[in-house]
Amino acid sequence: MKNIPSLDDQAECLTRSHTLFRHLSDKELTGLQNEKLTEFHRRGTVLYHEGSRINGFYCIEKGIIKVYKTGIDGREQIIRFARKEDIIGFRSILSHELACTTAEVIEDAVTCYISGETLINLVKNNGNFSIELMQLTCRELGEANEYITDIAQKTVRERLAEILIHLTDEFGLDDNKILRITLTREELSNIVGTATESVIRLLSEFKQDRLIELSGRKMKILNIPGLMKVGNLYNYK
Amino acid sequence: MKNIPSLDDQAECLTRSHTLFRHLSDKELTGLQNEKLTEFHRRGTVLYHEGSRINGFYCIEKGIIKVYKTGIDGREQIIRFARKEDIIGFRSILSHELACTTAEVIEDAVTCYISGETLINLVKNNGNFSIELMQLTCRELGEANEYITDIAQKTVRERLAEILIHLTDEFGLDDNKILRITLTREELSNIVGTATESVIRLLSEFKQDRLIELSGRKMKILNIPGLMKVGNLYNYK
DNA sequence: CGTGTGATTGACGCCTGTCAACGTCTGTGG
DNA sequence: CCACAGACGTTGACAGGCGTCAATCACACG
Repeated sequence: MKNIPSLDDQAECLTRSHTLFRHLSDKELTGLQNEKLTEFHRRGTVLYHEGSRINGFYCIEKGIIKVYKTGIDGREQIIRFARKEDIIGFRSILSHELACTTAEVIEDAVTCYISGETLINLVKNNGNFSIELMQLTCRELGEANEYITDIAQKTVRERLAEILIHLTDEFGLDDNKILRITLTREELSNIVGTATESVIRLLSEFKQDRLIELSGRKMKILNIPGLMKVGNLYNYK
Repeated sequence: MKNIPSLDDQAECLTRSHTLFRHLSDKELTGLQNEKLTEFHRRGTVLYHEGSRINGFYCIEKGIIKVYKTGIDGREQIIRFARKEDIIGFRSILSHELACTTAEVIEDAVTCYISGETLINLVKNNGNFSIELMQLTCRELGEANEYITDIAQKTVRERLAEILIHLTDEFGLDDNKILRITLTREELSNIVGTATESVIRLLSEFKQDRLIELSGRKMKILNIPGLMKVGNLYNYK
């Protein structure tokens, strides 16, 4: 959790190559560079808890963060994952609300932290930055609406197939077609919104149907069009 | 659909009493007043369709609009309702995407239309407006996340009870405790994400349990705490 | 080697979606 | 004024998807 000096220099996230920051002036950019607090977080670390006050936002430099809400009986509902170049925590700052989600590291991560005050100043003073951030937020909102529709209308089987496709898109496959994100069965069930046992049963059905291959938590994606068919994703991308 | 001059003068939505516009300068405000196109829309009118390009946004002056996505088999999923002072359509403008929802009038409405260009100029040039709009968007995003969790984790029965509570909060009850929004059974099912028949059955169970009373589409809310209990809404408001 | 977490499998039953039939109400046209 | 169509609401029957509970296995770690 402590600030490691050498990390600050390596961190590349707050530069113009990042869409969000491309319209910043030199001054604004160096301001961010000087202010930023680069941290390394091990798997399992919680960046912030649902219900807590957040005073800044995180830009992910490396690793994977899962963002979830806690629902009935403490059951977690994963809302999204954040990875390189994604930013998290800004929502609560801008809406002046407490954090509505918990952010937990699931793959060792490096993040840059910037204060909320700085963010608000940027929004107020740099119109183009404002537009970029607004775009980001609006896209997220569009995705959330999409997700609502899917979850409300699709069966668990369809949703699971869809999630596998989304994960493939977002994190990609390695040379052996193995998904570049590792999730427990329980985490998968907390994305889909179902019981762990159901995920296990459906995954082995997918395996029987030669759509995927399993070896522990490693998942090999064999047949993307097949999965899309199961997930009812006809006009996707 | 045509512009009725007298309406323009009555319309009050683009004023400083509206939170979103409270930081506008006199000049910006009169600009909006001059530009705005006030329209009356009868029930059933569609303001814009999913997948179409939107060139401006609507501020609702009066009436109710349902905002929905079209999912599997053309089944509609209602995302939210917009009423007095709500604005719709700005998301697509800011994210430079096609409309991801359809907006349909379900109670005769009066709206003010403002071009997207004007909106973007305001965001770019007025930092405080920018912040207000960002807050709005971020709140919506927070609500969407909430909704995702509910829909993924709750049973249809719980969700229906919850929706009734939400509708009560948003639209209120008249002197006879009758909900101030009228929906068909099918529309209710399209919010909850279930079959029409299920809604009908659950509603009559709620009626038997003295939680509500029904007479056609009019719904009397008898026992709010009871509904909250059914909907698992312990720490709500 | 004991302990704990995660994965798997089976049994069981309820919630909920689907299909079908029928009732109700409203508006339209002859 | 009546017949009819069409949209909406209601009820019943039925099957199956999926959640829950319980037992067992696999694996990592101190």
